[in-house]
Amino acid sequence: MEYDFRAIEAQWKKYWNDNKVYKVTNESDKPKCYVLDMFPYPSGAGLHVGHPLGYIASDIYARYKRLSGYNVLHPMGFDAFGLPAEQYALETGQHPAVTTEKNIARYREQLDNIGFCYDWDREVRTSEPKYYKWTQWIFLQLFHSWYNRKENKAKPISELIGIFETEGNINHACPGDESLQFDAAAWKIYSEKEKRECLMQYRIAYQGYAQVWWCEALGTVLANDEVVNGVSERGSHPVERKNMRQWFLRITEFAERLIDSLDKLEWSDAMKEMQKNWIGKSNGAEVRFSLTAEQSGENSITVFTTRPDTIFGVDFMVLAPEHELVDAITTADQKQAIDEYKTYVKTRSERERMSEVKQVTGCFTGAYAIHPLTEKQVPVWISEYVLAGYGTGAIMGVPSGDERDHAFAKYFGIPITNIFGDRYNGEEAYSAKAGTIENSGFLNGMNIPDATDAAINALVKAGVGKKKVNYKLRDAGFSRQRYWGEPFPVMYVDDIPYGNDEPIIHNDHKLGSLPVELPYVESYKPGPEGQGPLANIADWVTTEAGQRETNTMPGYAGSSWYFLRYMDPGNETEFASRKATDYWNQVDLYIGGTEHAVGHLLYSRMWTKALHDLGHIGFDEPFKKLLNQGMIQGSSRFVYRETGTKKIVSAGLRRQFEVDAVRVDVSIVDGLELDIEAFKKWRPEYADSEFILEDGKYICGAEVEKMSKSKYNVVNPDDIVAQYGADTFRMYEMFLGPIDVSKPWDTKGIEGVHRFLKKMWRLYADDAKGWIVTDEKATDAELRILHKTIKKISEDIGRFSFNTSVSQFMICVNELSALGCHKREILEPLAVVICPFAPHIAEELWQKFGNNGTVVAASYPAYEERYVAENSKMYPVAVNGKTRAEMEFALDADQAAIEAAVLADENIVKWMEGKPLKKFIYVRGKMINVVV
RNA sequence: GCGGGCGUGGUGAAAUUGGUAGACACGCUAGACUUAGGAUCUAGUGCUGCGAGGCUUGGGGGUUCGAGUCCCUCCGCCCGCACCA
Repeated sequence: MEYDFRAIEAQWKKYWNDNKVYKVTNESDKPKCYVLDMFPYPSGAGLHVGHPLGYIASDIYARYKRLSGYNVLHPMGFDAFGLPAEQYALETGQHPAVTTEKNIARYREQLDNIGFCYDWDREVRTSEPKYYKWTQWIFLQLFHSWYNRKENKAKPISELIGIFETEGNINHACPGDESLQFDAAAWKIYSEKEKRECLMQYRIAYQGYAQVWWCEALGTVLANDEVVNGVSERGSHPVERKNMRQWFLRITEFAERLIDSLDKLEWSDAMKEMQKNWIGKSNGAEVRFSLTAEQSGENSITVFTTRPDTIFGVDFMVLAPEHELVDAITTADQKQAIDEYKTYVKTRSERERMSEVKQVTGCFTGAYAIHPLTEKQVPVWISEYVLAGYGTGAIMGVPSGDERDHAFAKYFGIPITNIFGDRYNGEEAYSAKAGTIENSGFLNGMNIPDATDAAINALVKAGVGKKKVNYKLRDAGFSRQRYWGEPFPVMYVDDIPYGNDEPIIHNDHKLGSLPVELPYVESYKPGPEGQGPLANIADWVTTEAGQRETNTMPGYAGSSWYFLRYMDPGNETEFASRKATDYWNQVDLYIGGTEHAVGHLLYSRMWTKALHDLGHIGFDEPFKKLLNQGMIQGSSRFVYRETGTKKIVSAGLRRQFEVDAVRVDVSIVDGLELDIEAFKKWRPEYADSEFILEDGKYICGAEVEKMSKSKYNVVNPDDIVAQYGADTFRMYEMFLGPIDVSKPWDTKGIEGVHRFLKKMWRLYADDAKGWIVTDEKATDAELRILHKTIKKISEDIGRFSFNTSVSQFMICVNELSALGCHKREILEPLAVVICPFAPHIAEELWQKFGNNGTVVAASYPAYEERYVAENSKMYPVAVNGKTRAEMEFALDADQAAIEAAVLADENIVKWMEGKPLKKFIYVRGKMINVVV
């Protein structure tokens, strides 16, 4: 009876599927465990061996938890809306729904091939109306709410209207426009339009204006990554910034909480750090500088600074070239220079600004600002090093304390005020945050924290500044001028946007119900004026109630809450019942790649907080533990062609020729040996190649790089599964190394794991004799091996060290084979222990033991210390730290007895070379060291 | 530049709390069985030396009876952010 993995795996896959073995219920007495994978975008290329790495790890964890008595939710679905499908539709005319469906079917087939324990009855697809109905519903909840900074939570907008009616906005500063102030009387006489516009400035999902990349030639708006080197990626057409009305999510209101609650998450430090950097909190002050009377009128410049303590060191001001005040304050004789500089800045792509070496540029506006404390006049400049999108788009230049300001002042010959005494040497800014402030009026002699407080107090007292926390985080753009995404449940009446669930839309027209289905289109061409394709469908856009919103939602809309839908996927009246979300609660383990470090994870956290604040779910963080899997890199193969000839030279001989390295498909190379016949057929140009061999073989060169189609190094899991089986594939992926580290794929190495499974099979069955398991009593040695393995595997799974688990299985099988063990007492529990890793073979063996039902329902065997406990140990005995002998002692032996025995040992005596004993170190259970 | 991580045989790696460095595999070498081997099994395999032994975890230094592990310093690689005020 051979290990016929093909027959075994096919049989059990069918059994699991037919009997819905992995179906999970929301009703259980068992403790719950939620194990989640980041769901994939189903691309046309299918899965390669790198993709399932995390899925295998989570599957092992889920199966282990299930064997350990948990009710485990382990679902899978598809992030099915997205740009590539739409792009493909534009090129081929095939509807994205059709290609997406096809790609999902292929993904599903590939996933099933690997033997995952997903409950497919819970599958979600973000592009299906029954799913995006609830994405739209959540959008409406965000639209109908505002962020109450006093209570630090999202609240219904109706509450805010009540507040406005009694007290205006006096206690609730407007996040969209800090200068907006009105009282109850003013609110009451606002028109409907004015009221709605005001509320819009508070809503969590709101409309504002933002710049997008507009491409005239393509007639469409482009995503950031579709713009390369300042031109469109497709066709290299010129692009320009265009201001468009867009939807946003007011994630900045959540910034503080998004930082604070990172503390309670079990995420890697790197991941938490990335989130913190992205949010980019900095403490400082906002300071208002008025301008001299001549050219300014009422204008003033507000800056943000993290160093208010350096206020006396201000020698100039810099505005971003895009700053709205630039034109107003520029003097007549500087106007031409400023216009020229602004034109120059427009030609600078972001890429240029990033990659170019530091070079100081800028232009004087002719205007002067008045220092709020000293009344000194300082010149106002513009420069590209000040970014419009950060802080207030304006800075105060403190050359003695900031490197960039210093370079700027030096370059343009602006006199530098020293506020650091000897620590500023005139050559380099003193930017360290240590020592005292000098030459600064009332701040003289203060250390930095004290000076910061004193400066802010003085600015507040003078009415020109305040303490301020600034965030790098921007509100999230939530509009896309695209077809293949969720339509907004929004209509415009008199150009005022209303949610479809509001009475004005809902009452008379029955248009309020969700979902707003994505209409079928014949053409995916963009609409007029940079609008999306939906704008072309006039009779969809225009309804009895109003004009529909023609933007669609971005890719992250559906993925920001999908983990909630899995809990209650069939629910037609709610996004998920409170009962279901209370039961499953947070995701206990979330596995995915680091590419979603900020986007997806930040948005999901925000949506969870908002839904929590509004009372829809009982937790405010979605993912308790996050594990990032490393990438599996490709191992490319090269052949070497002598330049300009048809000679293909083997790697070992290539130095003797002048050669070009050419990538060759890894599927026609065995290890490093090229299949010459297959190579000749691979490309017609190689059919008549001449080969220069070494030892009769053609040896390829190798290099580790990213796995990708263009490098011919993609390995398809289907091929590996066909050749070695899913169990071998699963274990080999884990055996490659730690889950969170990137490592290259090596198809050759899989043989070792495959041999291991065959060797394990031979413990249970013999090729000739068939099933050979006996009921003999196990020996102590056999029980020790088993229990050591039980212990090691559960410890390893607990710390996600799956590679060492696979090693332990190999050690276990090697040792049992050496002992000739074929005993049920050992082998039946072993089949359960390996089930999370190799479920098919485990299932087959379990059934052959005569068990009814599936091994999935078995219990992970209990570890018993008594089988593993030893009462003596072979100690390494060192002299001066170098191991010189091994001696066995009882674990409870006392030091005196050991010392006597060791010092009497002739080998030890020899190494002591007659020197006197200085110290005798004995660490029980570890080692012995004799110091002379 | 800032932040995070990493560096161990020919290769993937192990060493969980400072306690025998290189487990477990791949590859390689030799052998057994075989019509055959890309099956299976046995032995060997960090470097060096005939040997006893010596050396060895990117380089240098330190703490310690003892360091891959802790500290300092330098070098190299990877990831993230980047004229961030």
